[in-house]
Order: sequence, then C-alpha cells, then structure tokens
Amino acid sequence: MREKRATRDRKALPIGLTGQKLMDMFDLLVAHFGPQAWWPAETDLEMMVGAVLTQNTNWKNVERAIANLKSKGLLTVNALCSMPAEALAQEIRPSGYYNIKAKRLMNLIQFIKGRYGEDLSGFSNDGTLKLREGLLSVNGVGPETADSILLYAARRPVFVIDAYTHRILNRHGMSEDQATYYELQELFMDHLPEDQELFSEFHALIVQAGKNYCKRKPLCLKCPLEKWETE
DNA sequence: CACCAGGCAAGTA
DNA sequence: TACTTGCATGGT
Repeated sequence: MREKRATRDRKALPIGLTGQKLMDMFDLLVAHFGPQAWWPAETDLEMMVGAVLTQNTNWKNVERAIANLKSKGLLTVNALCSMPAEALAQEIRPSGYYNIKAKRLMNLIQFIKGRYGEDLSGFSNDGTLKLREGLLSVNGVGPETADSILLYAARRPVFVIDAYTHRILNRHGMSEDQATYYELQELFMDHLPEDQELFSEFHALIVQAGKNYCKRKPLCLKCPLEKWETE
C-alpha cells in the first residue's frame, strides 16, 4: 500500500477527487455498458491462467490459448505443473510471448499448488496467509496480475489498476501522467467502500471504456465519461 | 505498412 | 532510482 513512495512526494492526486466523483464515474459507465460480470472464466485455475496469458496481450488471443489447453485436458494444476515448458509453450502460442509465459504459468501454478494443493482447496477463502506477498514473489506476477487474482479468483476487495485506468484518469484530468500503480490504487480504495463486487465491476467497466473510447487523444465524442468532468 | 493488446523482469547508467 | 529493452502473436 505504500511500496513506492520513496523519491519525491508527488501529489498523489489532483483536484478534489472524492468518493462521490468516483461513484459518478461508476454510474456513468454502468449506464452506458451495463453489467459486466467479470472475470470470464469457469474456474479459479482458469482465471489465474488467463491473468498471466493476458499480460500485454489481446484477450481474443488468450481465449485461443485457453481453448487449446481445455481441449487437451491440460487445464489442471497437475498437468500444468508437470508438462515440459516447451510443450506448454506450444499450446499457448496464440497468446504471444509464449516461451516466457510458459515459465510464468508454471511458476504461478507451482506456487499455488504448494500452498493449496492440486484442487486449490482453501484458496478462495484463505484470509490468514499473506497471499498478495506470496503472489508477488512469483517470477512473472507483478502488481496487476497479483491484484487481478486476488479480486477475481480469491474474491477479495482489491482494486485493480491497469493501463486503461491510468489513461482514462489522465485524459480526464483526474491524475498525473506519472502516477504510480499504488497511488491510483490508493485513490480508489481510500474513497470507495471496501466492496469486492463494486471493485470487480468497476475494473471491468474501465476496461470496456478504455477499449472503446480512450485509445488515442482527443477523446471520442461519444465517450460515456464526457460529462463526468463537468459534473 | 505501423501500431496496439486486460505486463513483467532484467539490464543499463 | 529512472529509463530502456526483450518477449511475440494476431487484429485493425
């Protein structure tokens, strides 16, 4: 929560961004996109696999990779842990970065298996262990991947920040260009109720907004957040 | 053709 | 600490 706070104290935030303002943003997004019901995965294991495969990668390509694993019965803890990295790499090829992602996947699944066993028993209701630190210690799991897993697989109230979150807040003058991951995360978590469903839906909506409207400047006129700034 | 996608780690100065 | 680069496929 304050891992990156060393250099100089930049203003974590602008300009009177309140909880109400954030809820306004949420409401505008819901009104425009509707309920999202993320994460699109059938199991916690599938969710975690997707979290690694989607790193800097279009979700469509991740779906192809996951489909390969499913069709061959490889989407299990034991299969992913025991198969050769080269073979796994070939299966996940469509998701790009396949050599490095094969290793990252195996690192993560081995970590999870070591703590919770092959059926992941106790994973989603593990409130005692320092799960976040554990996830971050895995080579291949950074802040966003760890928080995604915490939010969508372990169902904890953690706000996930991604490239879209940075971009959208910047475009609307709500954060500074170089705000760090943790500054933005604090921003949301300090001003919103600690609610897993809210965080889960909010992040999903931000991704939708980012995909559709905030790719390049200037903002598209039909951006659902257009009136947000002046509200 | 260039550019992007639901990042992360390792290397450099 | 602050940048930069490698990783790699498939869509627009």
